[in-house]
Amino acid sequence: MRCMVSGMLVWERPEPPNRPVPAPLSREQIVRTAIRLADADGLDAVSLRKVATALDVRPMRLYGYIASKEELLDLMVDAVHAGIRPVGDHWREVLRSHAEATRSAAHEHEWLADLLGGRPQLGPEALAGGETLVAALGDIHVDAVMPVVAAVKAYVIGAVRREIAERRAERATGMDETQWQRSLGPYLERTFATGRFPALATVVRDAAHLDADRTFRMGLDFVLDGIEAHIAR
Amino acid sequence: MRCMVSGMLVWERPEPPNRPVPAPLSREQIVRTAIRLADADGLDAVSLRKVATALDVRPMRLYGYIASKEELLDLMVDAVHAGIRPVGDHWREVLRSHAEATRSAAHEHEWLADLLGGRPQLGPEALAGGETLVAALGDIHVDAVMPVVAAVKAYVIGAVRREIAERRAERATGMDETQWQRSLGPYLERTFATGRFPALATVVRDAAHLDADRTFRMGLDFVLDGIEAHIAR
DNA sequence: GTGCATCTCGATACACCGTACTGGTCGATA
DNA sequence: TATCGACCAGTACGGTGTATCGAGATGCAC
Repeated sequence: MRCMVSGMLVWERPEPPNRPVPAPLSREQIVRTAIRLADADGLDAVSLRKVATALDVRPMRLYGYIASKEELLDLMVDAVHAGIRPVGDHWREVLRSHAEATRSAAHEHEWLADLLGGRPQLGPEALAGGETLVAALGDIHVDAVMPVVAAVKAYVIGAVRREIAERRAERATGMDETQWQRSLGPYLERTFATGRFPALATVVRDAAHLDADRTFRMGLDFVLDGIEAHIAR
Repeated sequence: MRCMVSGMLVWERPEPPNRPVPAPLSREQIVRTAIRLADADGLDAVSLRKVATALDVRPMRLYGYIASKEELLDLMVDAVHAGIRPVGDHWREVLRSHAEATRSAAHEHEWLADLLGGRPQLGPEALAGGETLVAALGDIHVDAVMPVVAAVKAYVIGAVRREIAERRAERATGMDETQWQRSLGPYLERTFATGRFPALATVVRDAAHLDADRTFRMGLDFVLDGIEAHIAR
């Protein structure tokens, strides 16, 4: 009566398909796959099932390497941080380069905008980036270092989120800037036509429109100038 | 043969349960309910089913008022914007008050941090806030108004997200600051003990730790000071 | 007034999600 | 070799957003 599975005797049961070497797996492989999926189709395309399928593995297998989906997202973010290494000598150079590198990463991995600032970044790569940053801020009074770093990071997170959000909205309505203007334009046009937002309407219509690059750098300059003033004081 | 439903004759069919006046509904009611749920148990507690249940209505009924869940979230954010009205005379006052009001709103509705910056805010309340803001920036050159507003908003979004994220992390590990220190402390302690992040370790150990309020205001001052310098130039 | 076409609306159903549970398998130990 | 224990992963559960489509209501032509 032993050796029975679901009522079939050994004789009728097919051999286990020669035990295909259980696909070797690693956290790094899982994370890389998840990032690939997210890059291709956004964060919504990252589900444990899809990642598992892409790795030719059953979903529950992943729980040997991560405890929850949230952990996977944390790992993805930290993996991207590996590519964000500020460079430069002067504190201002370093902070600016960190900001630009973060923005570039978000351009390459738009899903990063959804995750940035969502959870504290304590992974090794993020900490390493922070180390580089802090190390380059030796000139600054020790009590001011964290607030300065926090301010720059906060600005970058918000600016990148806004930029990516706008980019997506453009893409969603039509595809290029022409379509965007045709689709959002009319809405704002109608809204402004109500006369309820005169100041806003004036600025939107009359002011020069900076592109995303210039807008980002201008805001960043505000922050850095403010920091510089504080340091000099 | 008329008046038949699923093969039952009139006699066997129970009367329709005296047609309870279909619960009156409105977008505002739906949004208010969703906000109540989110306030109580976070954004995850907001599902169309739960909102519908709370309103004693079937889920699909909601689609008469909104086209998708995303629209509901947009409406929630805009509803909160109704409470964010900057005040003051000088441009600096106004920007600061907008920043503080946004932060307060996020303290009252933590889920706001998850949504801020995630999509362009074009709802009437958000636009009204923008109008007030822009109107108060008359002193500033028209071409600089949008970049200035964008910079402040970007900083606020990032700072609030970081703050709420940290607050949640604290709450998740134990409950109060004591627990937090016991739980994260050891992790950072061990990590720093590796000697891989000397500068970071020094700053974290030696620097004065600002509370959330001071950190937020300090960063905000950087931004505003930078803007002031730009205007004066 | 009556029969029919039309429209509206919401219940049902689908495809998918994260992950708790637990049965089965396998390795180590006595 | 027999038994026990640990561990792995398949099954299954309770949930999600929303497409579909049939039933009921409504308005209209005669």
